[in-house]
Amino acid sequence: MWQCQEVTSTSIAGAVRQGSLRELNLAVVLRRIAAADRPPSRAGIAADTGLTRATVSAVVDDLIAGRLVAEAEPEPRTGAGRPARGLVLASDGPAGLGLEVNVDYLAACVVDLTGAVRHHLVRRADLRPVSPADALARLAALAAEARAAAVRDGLTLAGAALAVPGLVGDGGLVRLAPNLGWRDVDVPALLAGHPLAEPVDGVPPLVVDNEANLAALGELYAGPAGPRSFLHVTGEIGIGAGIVLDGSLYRGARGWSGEIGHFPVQPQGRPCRCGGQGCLERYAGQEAILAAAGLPGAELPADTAAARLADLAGAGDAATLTALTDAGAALGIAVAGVVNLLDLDTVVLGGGYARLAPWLRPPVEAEVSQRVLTAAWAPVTVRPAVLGAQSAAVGGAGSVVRRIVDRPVGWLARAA
Amino acid sequence: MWQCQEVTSTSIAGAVRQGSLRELNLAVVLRRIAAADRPPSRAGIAADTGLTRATVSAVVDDLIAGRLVAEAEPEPRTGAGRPARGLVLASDGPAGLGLEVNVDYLAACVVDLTGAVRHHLVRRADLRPVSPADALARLAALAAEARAAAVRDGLTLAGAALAVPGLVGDGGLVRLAPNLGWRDVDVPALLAGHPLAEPVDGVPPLVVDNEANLAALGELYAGPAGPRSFLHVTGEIGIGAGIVLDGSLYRGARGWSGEIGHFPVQPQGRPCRCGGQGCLERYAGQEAILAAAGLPGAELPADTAAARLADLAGAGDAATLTALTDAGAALGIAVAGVVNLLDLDTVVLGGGYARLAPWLRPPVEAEVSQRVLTAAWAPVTVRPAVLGAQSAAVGGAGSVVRRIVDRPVGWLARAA
DNA sequence: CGCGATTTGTTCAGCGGTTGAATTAAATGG
DNA sequence: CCATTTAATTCAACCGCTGAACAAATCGCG
Repeated sequence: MWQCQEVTSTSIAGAVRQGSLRELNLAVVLRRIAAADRPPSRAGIAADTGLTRATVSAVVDDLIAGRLVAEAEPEPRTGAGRPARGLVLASDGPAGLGLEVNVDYLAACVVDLTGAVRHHLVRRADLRPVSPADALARLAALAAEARAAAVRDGLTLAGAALAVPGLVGDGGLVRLAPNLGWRDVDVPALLAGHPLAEPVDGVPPLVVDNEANLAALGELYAGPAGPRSFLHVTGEIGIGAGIVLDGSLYRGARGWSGEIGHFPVQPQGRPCRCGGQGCLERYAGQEAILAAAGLPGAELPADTAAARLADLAGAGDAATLTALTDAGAALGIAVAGVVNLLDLDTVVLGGGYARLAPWLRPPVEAEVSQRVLTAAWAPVTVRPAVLGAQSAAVGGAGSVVRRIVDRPVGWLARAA
Repeated sequence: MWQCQEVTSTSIAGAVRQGSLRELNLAVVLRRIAAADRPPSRAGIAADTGLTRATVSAVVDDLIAGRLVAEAEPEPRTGAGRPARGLVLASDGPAGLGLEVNVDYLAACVVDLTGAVRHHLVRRADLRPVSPADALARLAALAAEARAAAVRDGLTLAGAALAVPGLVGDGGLVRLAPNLGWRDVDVPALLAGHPLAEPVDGVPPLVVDNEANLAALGELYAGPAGPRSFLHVTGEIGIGAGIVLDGSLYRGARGWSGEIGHFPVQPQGRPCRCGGQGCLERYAGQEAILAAAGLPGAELPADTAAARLADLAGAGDAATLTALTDAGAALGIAVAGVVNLLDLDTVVLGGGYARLAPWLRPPVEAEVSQRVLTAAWAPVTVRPAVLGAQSAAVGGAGSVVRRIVDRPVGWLARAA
């Protein structure tokens, strides 16, 4: 007994024309190679997918010609027969550029097709007093540096993604980034003239997205392949969440999903700047934690705050430990509500929370196990982000190369 | 609900074979016909999809031969040229059977391909004292009755979906339906021998799903076509939610999404049977509303309770009005949290709430507009379910025919 | 009423891409 | 060294889309 409720996303999109066949199979084979944990052979892919070996060979030829796939060393033998030639994603083909503007740093990183972070540049600076135009100019300089490094490696940048801590609208317009002090900042316009903003074949090379979204994607790509569902909570001054459902990021009806910072953890509690009361942000946001720990946190940049709290907690400071436990409990209430609603099996603590996970995790887990209905027979994992606090830039770069893996024909057409 | 690996793998890893081309285009054309508001012509479909008129004609021939599509009367012409022959979904082909077991009634309905409810049978009875085996036997009798009525109409039942108010696990196992008093009820086993449980071509004719999920699907199918995202809240003794994201139901990592009843609206509030505190159910569940209204509601069946409350509220009973306002406020807190998280533009009040919507809506909207960050520039609609309280059975039947529209090859292969 | 214009739907040769079997390649084992 | 086994390629066949030509049906205009 089984059921198939949903539709394949490919067929929703539109008609399947003659040429779509090869287009789709290029993606199928490339995804297979990307998802495999060991370099698969053509024959293995054929057996797995149901395609014939002839077709797989033809498709792989195209992929190799387009520098998306390379042949690896033959695997250690297992039995008789001609040895398979392993296929791996090319590490000298297209790469993605990930950028991030945050309160206290700029970052740029280069990720190749295999998902390896080839370069990672960070410039620490307090960007709150800096104008958006100025901040973006500095970012462009950093991006140029990263691009040069990529080119030296023989890589071709296929696009870039910029993470910002705020709400992003259509066309790369940053509607509101409260902690940066940005409002209605038109990123492409401010970058005009820079290569980042010059369309290639009509495809804009830069996409702007919410930091929490890209960080969640980073965790998705860093983990095992396959559809997974999890919540990635980014704890900074505000609290954002990236929601990955069945292996893809859920952005919401208008692209503004993930506003977990205003989850009501204490409905008649402290008033919040959003107009509501008792929002999570007022209990587990950075300012709230610093205040509870007795730290004059007003001037601490975001990342430093987490480091400072971690140091104090590690040293056994009672006020800090209490503050973190309370924050974790508030976070746990919100997380439990989300898990009940979405039936997730994993919650990732990212951003500043990644560093504070040792102290936040127990209270979060306590609330979850108490409040989540199905927790008894379906455990929920709470863990820190594997990419740590800087996963947004990596995730952004990953999203660029992921797009190529998902639709290689776009890259092949450009390369030809 | 259990996982559907077949479909996710079709879009993620499924190879596109030679025959898949026709398979996919059958679905594309059929969906186009289903989604159109006026009977489209072959030429129109070709223009819309990008397929050739020749291809569309060939595909349509297959669909007509399989009794999925019929030719309608030519539309009144407006210009020159040969008049188009309009295509509509067949109303005498396959149909879906929707079943529901609830606390105080059994229901069965037949929905044809066009989405029309052709038959709808309801048997009111308090099923709490009845054993699961007995209840399912009565349901099977009702199903047989509905099937006979469908056959008299020349319809062929292509499958059935059963809605239950509880958590459903793999293989149609009802793990827990608290208000029915069911625990680990193996529905297919108890229906053994009945035609409902006999597989046809290896496809089980019956799927079991959560009531709230199917009700949400009913609302999805009843509304305009196209991807939409909304939350469908079913208010009974417990409170469930069906989550539709981008036009498809989200079931969660294990199929247990939608447990909004235990959303913490008052974290230090009333203890709940789930072990948590201050859960929504304790403030906006039927029992809580009845108690607040001063009604000895213990013996009232679910549907009657909503009717009773609506009558009292309509008559201006002060205690009832206060109870509904308070319940609406609690519900609004939860809904606001969900909308913040998922960025939904619509919230549907279903189940018992559908009838109480006139009184629940204002407080819900008040909380939403106060607590939802983006409410200012992106309004959230709160409205009652168009299908009313019985949308689960209709939604279940709709899901059966929808599956055929989404993958017509399955039906065509069986019909041939 | 007749004829061209116009749009719909069908027919048919052509072709891209998959298919399946045969063939070649490369290694193991007796 | 040769049979066996597995991997990858080659090639004729075939399926289903494509594009253009053709037939069908109606309107507009004289």
